[in-house]
Amino acid sequence: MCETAPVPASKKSGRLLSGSDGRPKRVTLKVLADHLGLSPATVSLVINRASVADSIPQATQERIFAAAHELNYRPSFAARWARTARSFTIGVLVPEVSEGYASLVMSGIEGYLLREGYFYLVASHRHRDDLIDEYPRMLVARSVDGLIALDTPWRHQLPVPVVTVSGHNQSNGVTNILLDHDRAAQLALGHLQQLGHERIAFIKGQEFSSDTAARWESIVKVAARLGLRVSPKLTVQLEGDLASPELGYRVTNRLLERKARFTALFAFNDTSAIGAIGALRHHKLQVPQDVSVVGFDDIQSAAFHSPQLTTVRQPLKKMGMMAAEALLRRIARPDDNSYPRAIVIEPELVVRKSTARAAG
Amino acid sequence: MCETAPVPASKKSGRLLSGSDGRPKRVTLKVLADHLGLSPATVSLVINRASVADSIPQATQERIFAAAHELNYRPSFAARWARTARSFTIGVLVPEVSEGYASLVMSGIEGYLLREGYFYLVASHRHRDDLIDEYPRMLVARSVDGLIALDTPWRHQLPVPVVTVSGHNQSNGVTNILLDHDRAAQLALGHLQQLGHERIAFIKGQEFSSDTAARWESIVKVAARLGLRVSPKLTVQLEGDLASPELGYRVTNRLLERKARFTALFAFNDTSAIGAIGALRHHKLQVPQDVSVVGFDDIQSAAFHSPQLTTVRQPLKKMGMMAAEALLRRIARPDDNSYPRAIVIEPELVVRKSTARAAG
DNA sequence: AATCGCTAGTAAAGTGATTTAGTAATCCAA
DNA sequence: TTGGATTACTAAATCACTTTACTAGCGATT
Repeated sequence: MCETAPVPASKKSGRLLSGSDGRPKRVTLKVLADHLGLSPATVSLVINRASVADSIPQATQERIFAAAHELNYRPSFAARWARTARSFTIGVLVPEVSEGYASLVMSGIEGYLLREGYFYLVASHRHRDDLIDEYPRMLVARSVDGLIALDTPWRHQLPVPVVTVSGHNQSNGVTNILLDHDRAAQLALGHLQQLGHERIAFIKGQEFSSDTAARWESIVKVAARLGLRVSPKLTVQLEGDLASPELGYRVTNRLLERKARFTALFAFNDTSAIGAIGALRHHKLQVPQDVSVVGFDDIQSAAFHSPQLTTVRQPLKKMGMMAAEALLRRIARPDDNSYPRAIVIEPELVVRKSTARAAG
Repeated sequence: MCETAPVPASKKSGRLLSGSDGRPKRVTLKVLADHLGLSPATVSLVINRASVADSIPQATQERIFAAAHELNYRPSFAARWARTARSFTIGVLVPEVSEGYASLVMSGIEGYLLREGYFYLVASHRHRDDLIDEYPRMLVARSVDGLIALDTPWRHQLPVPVVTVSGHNQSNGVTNILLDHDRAAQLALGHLQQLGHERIAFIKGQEFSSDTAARWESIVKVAARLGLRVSPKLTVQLEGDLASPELGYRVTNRLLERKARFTALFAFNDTSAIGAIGALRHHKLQVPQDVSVVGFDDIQSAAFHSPQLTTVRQPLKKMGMMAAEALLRRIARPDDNSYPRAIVIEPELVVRKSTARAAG
């Protein structure tokens, strides 16, 4: 018989079981305090390493930490927020959780956040105006400490710090992370000009994409400086909010139907560049022999497309990281009004196989 | 002069301003109740449409809703959780966010969740064992109502419902969403056999990927049934946790160095298939004339790669949706133990241009 | 002996909700 | 006229924690 056999430690203390159903019951601060014969206040102070707890002897502190560990005590974030209004959670607003742009930036955001003990909530608005209005409010209602918005027009005033990536706006209280579009245009157009291209076609971004206008202005400006023509006949614009090469395919077909000749194409992003190459090929045009194509972003598939895509690299992961860093810095000093309004990032030209010397 | 111009409505009533600093002050239940001359209890009951509130006259209810709207009242989630232990938030654990696979499933999860008023926290473990252990606990500490894990081995017992996608495990309390791998193997191998292929090479998934084992077993089983040889000399395995075609490129090079002849290649996923095509091309082998290649997943780039990729489609978005649906159903009935342990999804063969009749 | 300062804590008030139990007022039927 | 039911609410407890203010006890100093 085993009547005196000790109850296994794991059953006795690894978890407190609620009387009947055997489901694990939360170990709360009170439970822990009772277990220790101390008050919840003392335990809370020690666990949060409050300076008031300096006077509590090492021995007791160790006893508390040991018990917390033994009972597997996890403070309830919800309860903590109720008092402190700090949730260690931020909101991330994206157009959509796609393969390319958004997920790379998110990956950068995440890397930084998790290291700092933050988590993030995601919401994607699919360019719907009502959702762009509603989600930030809902996220604030969930007491996020701050917000990062990707490629989203911003017209809100929120009671928390906001960082936008490629936001292009002058709202109050917003830090903008953006690419140096002049430099980007210079890199791409300079490269094409060096290869002898003079008739260059352009795919503009969708109207709703917040980068579209700035990028286009830079292109027009830089083209003028370089003495290159930007012809409306050689310009098309993406339409539709699908994040698929299909969009680039469609507009390039439309471009080709116009019968205007061009030897190079500068696309709004890699995804549309890939679609464009499909359309060119469909019209029996070889890339890069007949037409050189330059993409934008440098998403993963760019390097492995065939031909490998020459593209203007946006350091998307880094931009995500910097967004997270800027946001946390602002959260840490809510009353410091000297935060940067804009952080500009340098693009980089990645020359691969989709561009070549202009024919004839 | 505009001295008498009315204050815009949004400034007057959209927000209560705290006396001095002008920053918006939260509208709490108490503020709202004071404004209405009612008790917080009444307002809370009406707003939550509790059945106790049936006795409260329509007129009052409307007055409450009108005021809530006018003052832009948003209940504090944090405070609500302290009482109810329901956060309307779930956790999503992924290997990494930047990948085609994860972002498609997440997109499906999100579509369903947001419609139901849930948000989700994301954490990516990058296959690190310590993080696979730690993140679920941290998410639970943040009082998520449930957890979805993608492509992650699961060994936990959590106090909340868990749904895994491609998890392959028998843990208690877990609902598995998984693909019918037998059918997938049948589709791919049947297709290749019909095209006259007999010597087929295989790229297995990484050791850590939870789909690897199940998929391989199915391939071996189905190949036997079809009378196809699965030769170790024609089998390679992905290594490294990079989600890039690079991995497929490397192992295919190694495969080609072995000098064993094959006319078709079945890759573990589209990403590695794209890398494999790069390697084949590098060895002057044409796809599909010399070697047919079949991918897996049908990520977006599959359709726009050149040649367009023949692949076994996993309906990833749908799998994400079903995961979310299954999870919310379990959250709604925490004591119902009859939830499904597994939900099997049918794959689909998408024939494009990377497969062709075997060369003589 | 009175005061001071230190130690090792604790009591209690918040945080913004939810929820149960209760109550005052009115109405209706026996 | 009394009792019960209904109506329209409210008081107060509760959730799990944080944080400020306070105290009891004790040795040391003046």
